[in-house]
Amino acid sequence: MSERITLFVDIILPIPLSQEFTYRVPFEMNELIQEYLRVIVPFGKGKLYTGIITKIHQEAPKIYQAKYIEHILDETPLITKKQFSFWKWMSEYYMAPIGDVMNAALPANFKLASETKIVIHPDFDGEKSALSDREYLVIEALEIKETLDLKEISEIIGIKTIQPLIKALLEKNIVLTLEEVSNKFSPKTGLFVVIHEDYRSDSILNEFFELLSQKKSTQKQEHVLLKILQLGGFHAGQVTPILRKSLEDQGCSLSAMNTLEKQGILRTERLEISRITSLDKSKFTFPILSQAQLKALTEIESSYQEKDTVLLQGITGSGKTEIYIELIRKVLDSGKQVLFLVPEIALTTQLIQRLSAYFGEKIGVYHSKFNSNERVEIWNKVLQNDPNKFRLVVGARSSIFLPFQDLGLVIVDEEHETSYKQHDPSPRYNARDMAIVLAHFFKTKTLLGSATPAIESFQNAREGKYGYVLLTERFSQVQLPEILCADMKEERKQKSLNGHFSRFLLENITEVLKNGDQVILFQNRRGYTPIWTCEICGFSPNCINCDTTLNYHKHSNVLKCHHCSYHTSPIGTCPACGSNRLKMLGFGTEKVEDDLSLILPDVRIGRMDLETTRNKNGHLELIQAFENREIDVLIGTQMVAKGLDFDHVGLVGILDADLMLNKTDFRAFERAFQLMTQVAGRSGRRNKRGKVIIQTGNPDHWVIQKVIEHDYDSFAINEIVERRNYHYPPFYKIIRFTLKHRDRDLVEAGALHFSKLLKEQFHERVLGPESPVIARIQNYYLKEIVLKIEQEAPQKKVKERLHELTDQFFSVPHFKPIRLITDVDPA
DNA sequence: TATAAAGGCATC
DNA sequence: ATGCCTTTATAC
Ligand SMILES: [Zn+2]
Ligand SMILES: [Zn+2]
Repeated sequence: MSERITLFVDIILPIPLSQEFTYRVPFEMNELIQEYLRVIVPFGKGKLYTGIITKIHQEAPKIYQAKYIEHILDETPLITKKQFSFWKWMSEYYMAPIGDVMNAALPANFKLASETKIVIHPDFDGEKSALSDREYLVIEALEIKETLDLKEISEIIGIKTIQPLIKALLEKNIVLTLEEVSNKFSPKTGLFVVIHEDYRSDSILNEFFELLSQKKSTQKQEHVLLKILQLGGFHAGQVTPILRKSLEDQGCSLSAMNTLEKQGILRTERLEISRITSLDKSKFTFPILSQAQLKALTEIESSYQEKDTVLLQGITGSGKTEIYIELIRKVLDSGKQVLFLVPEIALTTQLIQRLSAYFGEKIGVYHSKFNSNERVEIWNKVLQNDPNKFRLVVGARSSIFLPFQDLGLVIVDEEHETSYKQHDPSPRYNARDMAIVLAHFFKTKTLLGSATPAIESFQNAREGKYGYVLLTERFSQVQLPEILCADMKEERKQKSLNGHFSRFLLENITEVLKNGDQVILFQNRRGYTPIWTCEICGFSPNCINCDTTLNYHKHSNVLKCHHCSYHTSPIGTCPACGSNRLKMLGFGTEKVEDDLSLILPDVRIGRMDLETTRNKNGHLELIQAFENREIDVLIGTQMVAKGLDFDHVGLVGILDADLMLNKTDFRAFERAFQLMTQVAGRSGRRNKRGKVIIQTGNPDHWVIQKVIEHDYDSFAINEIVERRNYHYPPFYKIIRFTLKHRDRDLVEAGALHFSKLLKEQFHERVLGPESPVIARIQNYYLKEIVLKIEQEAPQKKVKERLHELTDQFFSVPHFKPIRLITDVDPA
């Protein structure tokens, strides 16, 4: 044993604090301690947290006494050094506490602690007579609920400091912390069938097949063996176990399998099922690239000689995916890992199925909605750099946090999607931008793909910061759709409107349906949620906690606020004018569905929006019903535009383009162009040109014209000029501060003072303070201040200065209770 | 005067 | 974040 050194560790905790905390290492842990291990530490009064060790040293803190580490959770580091540097980079860039980054990065299962779960020890004999009253209560409760966290236990027992009590139970081996159990999480297992070792040679198998084919009664057994060989392959004595269930699904009889096992030809064993079901390996052949795709691929690869990031622009159906697949294949072959970022919504679509057909076991899907065990499984496999599994991770935003060891390529599909930006909890990061940063950490390349690139990316490409590759031809020879406008102003004059439908659109719907094709109708969600309103005076009830109008939910017949939990039943009498004539007003997807079913009663209508896709399979079921042509008209929100490819859509209708063209913020036109183009792209089939009808009161609007002309470039260049003139991204970086407090006057005063401080430093780059569109949410008043910084300004210095200024601001005692939310590169 | 809600503060 | 201790509001 070496001499007794006293070690200390610096630890980050998953709480919104930017500092690290120093703990003392008990001597017996000296040998086990390592950087980037997880530990359980006491924090505050009687709380336990999971932290991550970032530094081991021997400097005892001078001004306080360090507490001891309670427990070490890992034997090997849970995150990599690179990952930690990435976290720190991100924390600085987005001005978010490192604890917030840790929180966003780790799957929930990795940070159980304060809410440490307790279970009854499997070896407990059930003898309760020796227990104290309190201990007895804990065990009783655990027998009912199986797992309880410390907080729940404290509520049940009715005392706050339950630490000693739990400790005693732990020492007596009566209970167990769930970490100890769940850390060795149990993967799903299943019965697998495999050819017995003795029969794994061509000659023996052939002999046996001959034997089987001689008798009719053994036909089923022959079928089983053939299926096993077909599904599992048979190369040089190597066999793959096949899930018995899937054999049964494929028509293999259980009794035949049992007979074969009795004869010693097969063996059944329980193995771990990878949660990512790999598909049919029959589609093993990789796609053959078209001339245009090959050219694009070559261009991408040669761009990578000089540039780290390449923007691949290709319209819907131009076959970007095949190019991705080819690039992925090459990188996987070289033994490196690949990260493929897709917008959240695309994860439920055909894309995943296609990719799994090519990459089978090597693909892992990472998604914040997966259960924590599955995420933990992928995390571990990626961390171990397992040569066979999860070499390619397809994931939403949060997959940038995986512990890659040897990343060889990052692809960001639909890079313009605003859902890459995380708004709500800090860190407010943009996964597309962070993907590029991550690639830099690995000195590797990023590919951004889009039909309608973000203006920022396009400009970066124009300036030569990114490589640029354009894929023009439509892969499947499908023509671009014909886009027409329904002039709503004109039709209103002509009195030919039927509710929100123009005659032009209705006529076209009828015609398309008559030809046996399908229709998609798109309605923007924002601004179209129904409200409850008085017909006489226009009054509609507001939320008591927020400056918003309540939304009417027809299904449940309640008025709900979208910003808090407030809800009431619809009132019958108008409090403003006393009339009883209150009704629903709005033209959300639900109303569109109702109205259309009245106009076209024989048409089968489906609706795809948040409500109808809330349950797990709603989304998929709708997609399938539409694919199987059980639905003629699909009405939907943004969802119908993203990542779906349908084969029989003859017409797409955009019900209200004008709402999108309200210039509420500097990105409004960009979003409108992207959305309209994307929706339009759903129209068209293999052999026939699709049609798109945009309902608008302003058919001459330049953005609509660019959509009609399919002219992204000219749209983008127009927009870029605007951005330059008005100091917006990509020429200026935006940092938005939101001040928040219950006291309206205090926020006002605070915002004024903070903006004054900012202006002393940044002068005319500071805008505001202004009230946001919704000035009060959940009884908190809001004020916004916007800072526009030249792109080429030293980011780090700016952030440092901002930290100084916020410190200065909060040094005014009066302003201390104000919440300050900092959003770097807001969407 | 008792009790509850709200604000302030440190956490290693 | 979150518990704790203080101040402050408010019910009795
Ligand atoms: Zn509200
Ligand atoms: Zn009224």
